[in-house]
Amino acid sequence: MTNASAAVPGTRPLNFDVLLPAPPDGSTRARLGNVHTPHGDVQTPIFMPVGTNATVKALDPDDLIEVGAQIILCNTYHLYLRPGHERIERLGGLHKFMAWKRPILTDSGGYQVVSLGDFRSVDDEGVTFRSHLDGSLHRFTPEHSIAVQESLGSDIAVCLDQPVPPHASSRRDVAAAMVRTHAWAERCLAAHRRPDQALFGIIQGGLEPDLRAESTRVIASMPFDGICIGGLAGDETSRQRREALDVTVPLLADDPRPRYLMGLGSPADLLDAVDAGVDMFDSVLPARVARNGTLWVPEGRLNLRNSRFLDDDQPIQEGCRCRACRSFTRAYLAHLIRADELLFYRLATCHNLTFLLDFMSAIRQALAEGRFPELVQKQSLLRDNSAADGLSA
RNA sequence: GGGUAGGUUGAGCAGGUGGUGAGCUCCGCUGACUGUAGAUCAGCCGUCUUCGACUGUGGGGGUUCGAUUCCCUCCCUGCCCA
Repeated sequence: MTNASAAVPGTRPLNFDVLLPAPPDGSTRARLGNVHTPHGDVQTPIFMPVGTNATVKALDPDDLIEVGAQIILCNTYHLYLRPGHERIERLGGLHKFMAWKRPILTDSGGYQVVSLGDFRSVDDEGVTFRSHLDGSLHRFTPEHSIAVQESLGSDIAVCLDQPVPPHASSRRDVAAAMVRTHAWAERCLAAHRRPDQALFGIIQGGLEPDLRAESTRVIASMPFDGICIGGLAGDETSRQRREALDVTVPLLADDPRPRYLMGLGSPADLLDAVDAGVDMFDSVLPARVARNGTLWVPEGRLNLRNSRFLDDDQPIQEGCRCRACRSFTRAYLAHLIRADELLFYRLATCHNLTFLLDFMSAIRQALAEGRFPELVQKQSLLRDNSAADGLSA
């Protein structure tokens, strides 16, 4: 049960080794793993920074390597619109285009089904949407999404799905979106050609336990290389999210494939989801909040826009290895953000990504040493005492 | 010295030629952000007992039921002329 390469022999572009399965005592479902991709290995649990437009905003590939990124996510919808997937293919594929040599996972464009709001409509065939750039009309079908992702040449593609915001949706809508997602999953599998690219299926089902379970069984029954857990990281509470995960993961207990919770990004959320048995994550959160002035530290968060930092000559976080903390003070960063200086975005993004990736690294270390449950306990105490969401490990 | 245009809440403005000027943009303060239409957005930004009330249009005086507006005077600023 620990080796997907045995379960899916030879032909797949991606193998997942469970290096250390969840302990049988049930203290946690967290596990340690290793994803092999054409562009290198990824140790799980892992967080993937998001590089929507073939760039993690404000960083270059050297910065990304320095912060410890092993794999990044790029966005099919955005790259299809601009500069165009055919162009990227002509120019040698996404890795070459953006000079990133490590693995890339592409999103399918499914998320834009919800995030684009008024600009789209969904039917059984696919999604029709208006470009946020020029208002032009476009259509994504499952087949088309796969074709675009194959052009881009990512290591891991994901199925087109229909997420729904948990709280804004009736059970009926959730069920309909789930059924559609399942049908699209079949079509994505059938359309997928590229032998050097993995394909992940996506579970939906909202917060309804029976629908979640049904979706898990359906998606898990298909020969995907990995299982995405979709439709979370939205407006649900952390308790509701955990309940959804506790429905999903046990049904995958004997499944050797990686589990990827789409869209989750705060340290506390990741810790809880790892505990629930999730292997992979992505989110814009660390980079976005950084650009907007919020920096994560072990004690919680700092809003660098606050005037109290103007004379603070400490680094953001004592002992942090990131380039912001190595060289600069809080006062300097507080100055940069007020002056609208571009360097702020790079330094702030470096810090938050370093913080989160080091946090994940500490989680893996704790797992390897059998101290993960203690880590969860310690952090939940810390959280109760300080309402902190920047956690250290 | 003469002429002229002005003086509005930290800054810059709008408006207002007899009947409730707290309106905008900066700056400032605080918060939000989770498969990126986000280097973005929201709230606050004269005072107070804040679902409301009060104060405020350079100073002083006058006319008037009522003045930011009309009159007188002084101060300050820009420009032009001496």
